[in-house]
Amino acid sequence: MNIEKTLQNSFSIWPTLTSNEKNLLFSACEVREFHKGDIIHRGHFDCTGLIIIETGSLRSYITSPNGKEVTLYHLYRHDICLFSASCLLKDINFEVEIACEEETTCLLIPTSQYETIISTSSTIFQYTNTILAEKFSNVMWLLEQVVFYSFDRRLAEYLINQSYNRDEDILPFTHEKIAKDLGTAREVVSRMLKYFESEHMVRLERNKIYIIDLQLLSLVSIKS
Amino acid sequence: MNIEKTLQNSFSIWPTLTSNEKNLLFSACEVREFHKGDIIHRGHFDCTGLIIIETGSLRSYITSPNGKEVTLYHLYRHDICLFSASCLLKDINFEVEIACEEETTCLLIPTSQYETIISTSSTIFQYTNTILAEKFSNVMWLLEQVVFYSFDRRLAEYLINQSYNRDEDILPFTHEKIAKDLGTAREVVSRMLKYFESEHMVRLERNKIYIIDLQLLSLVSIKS
DNA sequence: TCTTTGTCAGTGACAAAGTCACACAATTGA
DNA sequence: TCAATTGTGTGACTTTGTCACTGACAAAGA
Repeated sequence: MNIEKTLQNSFSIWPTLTSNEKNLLFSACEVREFHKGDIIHRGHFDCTGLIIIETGSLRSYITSPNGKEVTLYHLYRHDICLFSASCLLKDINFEVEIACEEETTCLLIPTSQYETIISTSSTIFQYTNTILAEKFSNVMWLLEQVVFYSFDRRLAEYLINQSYNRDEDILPFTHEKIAKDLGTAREVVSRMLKYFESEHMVRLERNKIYIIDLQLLSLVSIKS
Repeated sequence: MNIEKTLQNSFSIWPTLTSNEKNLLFSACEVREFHKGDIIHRGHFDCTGLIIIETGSLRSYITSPNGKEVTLYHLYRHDICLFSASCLLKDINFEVEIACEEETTCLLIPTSQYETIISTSSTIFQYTNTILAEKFSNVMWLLEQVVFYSFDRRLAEYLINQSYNRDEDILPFTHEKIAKDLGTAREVVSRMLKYFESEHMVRLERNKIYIIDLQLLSLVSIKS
C-alpha cells in the first residue's frame, strides 16, 4: 500500500497542507487489518484513533438496550472514520459502535498522536470538523428517512443505492443485515422483499437478492 | 437588556476571550424581537445570522414534503441558534426550519459580520464547532428515541421533561403541538393521553394537561 | 346577546409496521 | 452423516399511523 497516496485520497485538503503537516500525518500512520465481524469501537470503551480505509468497509451504528441496531452510515475506501477517535470530540455525548463488515485494510493514526497533530495544525483541526459536519448530515438524512417515509419506499431506495454502489444487480445480503441497516425487524424485511418479488421487482435466494426491475423499484422509492 | 451580560451567559468561553474578541462580538450585535408564529429561518432561503436568545423560545425542526414535522430541539434563554446562520456551515447539507414559539427577544449577529469574526478569531470559530457538536448530540438523542422506544414511553418522558423545565405541573399544550414535537399524528397523541388519563396519570382539558401522578408517568418513561 | 368561524379534541374503521412464536430448509463442520 | 447453526417463511396479534368525520369550545363581530 502507498501510504502517502491513501492520505492524499482521504484528506481532500492534502494539496493545501505544508510539508511539515504532511509529514506529521505520514509518520503517525500505522497499517492495520480488521476481520469481518470485528468490533472496532464500542462507545466510550475504546478510543483507538483515526481510521482511514484502504480496502474493505466498516459500519457505524447505534444499539438499543434490547439489542436492536440502526446503521448510521457505511465507510468505504478512502473514507475517514472519526468516531473511532470519539474521545477527542469532547462535545459529542452519544455513543456509536463501529464494526468491520468484510476484510479491511486501513491506516490508523493513534489517538494520542492525532491529538498532537490537531493541536499543532489548525488546518487539520478544521478538516476534522468538516468530517464531523458530513457525519451530521448523514445522520440527518437517516432521521428524515425514518420519520417521514414508509418502509417500502426506504427498502426500495436502499436496494437501488446498494446495487448502484456495488455496480451489481445481485446483492449478497441476508434479510437480517438489511434489517439492521434500516433499523427494523428481519420479518418486516422478509415480508416486504416477498412482496417486491411478487411484483417481479426482485428475485430472492438464500443470501442473494437479484434486482430484476430497477424501474419499478425506482417508482416505489419515490412514491409519496 | 444588558448585551454584554447576555453574551457572557451564552458564550461559555467568554472569560477566555481577548478584549478585542469581546468587542467584535459586542459591536456586531443588534437587538431583535420575534413574534409567536414567525418563521425565522427556512432551509437555504434565509441566512439571517447567529441568534442569541434573551427571553422566549425558538423551535428547530424539519419538515416532510407532506407537511409532517419533527422538532429537533428547542432553544431557550441564553441558547445560541446556529442554523439561522447555516449558510456559513458549508459542509452541512440538510435543511432545518426555525420558528418562534412565543414572544422572543434576542441578539442577532448578522451573517456577514459573524463570518468576519470567525475568520479572525479561531477561538470563536472553535466555539462554533462546539455548538454544532452539541446540536449533533441533540439529534442523535432524537434518533435513538424515534427508532428504539415505544410511543407511550416517549410521550411520558416528554411530559415529564416539559413539566420539569417549566417547573409547572400544568402544561398549556395542544395535542397538535405535542404531535409536532414528537413527529407523530395528533390523533395518536390524543389516544395515548386519553389512556394516560384513564390510568390517572394526567387530567385533560382544552389546551391544558395536568400532570397528576408523576411517579406513574416515570414508570412508563423508563419501561423497556 | 347571539351567531359565525376557526381551533381543538374524540372516535371508529382500517392500513402499515413491529413483535412473537413457531416451522422448516440450507449450510457447516465435527 | 448427522447435529448445530444460520437464513427464511408464516400466522396471529399489538402498536402506531391514516382517514373521515363529529362535536365542543372560544374569540370576534353583528
